[in-house]
Amino acid sequence: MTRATPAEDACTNALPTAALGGPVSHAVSRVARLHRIAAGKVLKGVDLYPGQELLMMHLWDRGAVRQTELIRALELDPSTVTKMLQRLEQTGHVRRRPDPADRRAVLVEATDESCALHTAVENAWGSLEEHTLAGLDPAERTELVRLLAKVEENLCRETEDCPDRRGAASG
Amino acid sequence: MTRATPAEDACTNALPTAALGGPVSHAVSRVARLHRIAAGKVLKGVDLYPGQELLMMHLWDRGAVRQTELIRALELDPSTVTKMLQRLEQTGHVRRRPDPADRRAVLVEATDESCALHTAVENAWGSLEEHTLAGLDPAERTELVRLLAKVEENLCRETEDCPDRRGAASG
DNA sequence: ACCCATTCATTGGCCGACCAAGGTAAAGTT
DNA sequence: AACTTTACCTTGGTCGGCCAATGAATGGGT
Repeated sequence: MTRATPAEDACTNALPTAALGGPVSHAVSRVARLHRIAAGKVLKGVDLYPGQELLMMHLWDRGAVRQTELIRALELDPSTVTKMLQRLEQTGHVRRRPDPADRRAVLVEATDESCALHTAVENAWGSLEEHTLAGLDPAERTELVRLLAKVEENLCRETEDCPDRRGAASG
Repeated sequence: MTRATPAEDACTNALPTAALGGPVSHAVSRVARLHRIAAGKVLKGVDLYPGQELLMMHLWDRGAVRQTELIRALELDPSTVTKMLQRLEQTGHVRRRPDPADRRAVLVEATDESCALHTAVENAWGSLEEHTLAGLDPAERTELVRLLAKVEENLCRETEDCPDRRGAASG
């Protein structure tokens, strides 16, 4: 009866093999899922689905950009971005127009109405962050960020999904 | 030139607002996504999609169970599990039969062929975990697990998605 | 000028995951 | 026994994500 991690204990008090064989992997999945749900709730008030807010934030930051830049910034699949934009366009958050300088490219920008959400979204993210980190003191927060960055580095490396990795890693 | 976190620096060397307003939230999304991709690659060899392996592991652990137990153990939406099982059934990893003791319930179990994958999947998870944690010393790993558990607790609490939360939390 | 490789974006198909709504069967109430 | 609530699962729809394949325009090489 080691009463190990609280989360598993709550359910069946028998740790799934998954948790034994890969505690961090397991934790990452679970945290990500819960975080996504929490984000969904917070974003419901601003008529956005989780994931879309990052795209909008980038637009609010940088104005009219072409899709490629969004793909690179968000590190998503092109098709994902296309579909997100189609939906965001339909909900009126985004406008697309052909790039006059390059006839195969498309320029994307946030609509004026969407800019009204800007503050709300940032507040939402702020409270989400605070909620996520409740009970962690500053040192713990810093450490968590540092460790997550390291993990991201690891996953990024072999995944080879980060296109432009010049060895800037250091402690 | 502060050369802050390596990951952002690689892309545009301008931190998105999202990273400023919620560094951990941002990191969690990114790590989760990369982790999922990595899992997908590792699982490709065993004919499973990321997410399915957890379900299978539970089945291998516990034998024939009813769907409700899977839902509780994996903490997923019922409909999600239903659809996963339909696909797993079609690919021959899983078998379903009505529960004789309860005519609305269904018993699920892993097929014999799927059991051949058992070891492969655990190895896959092991290597995924190792890949994720490469370069972190034991103390860092422990700390990461601890912090993630704390975050999970936080997110779990308000999300109220963990059904059976008796306060078993402690260091 | 021509051809070929690259880049930009889209489509279609798939999976995990959610919610909402529905149908059936088992428990609980009166 | 009849009624109501609860539990179990399914269906249909939506979104974020991926991959593979496609079409259109740009750009480099010869």
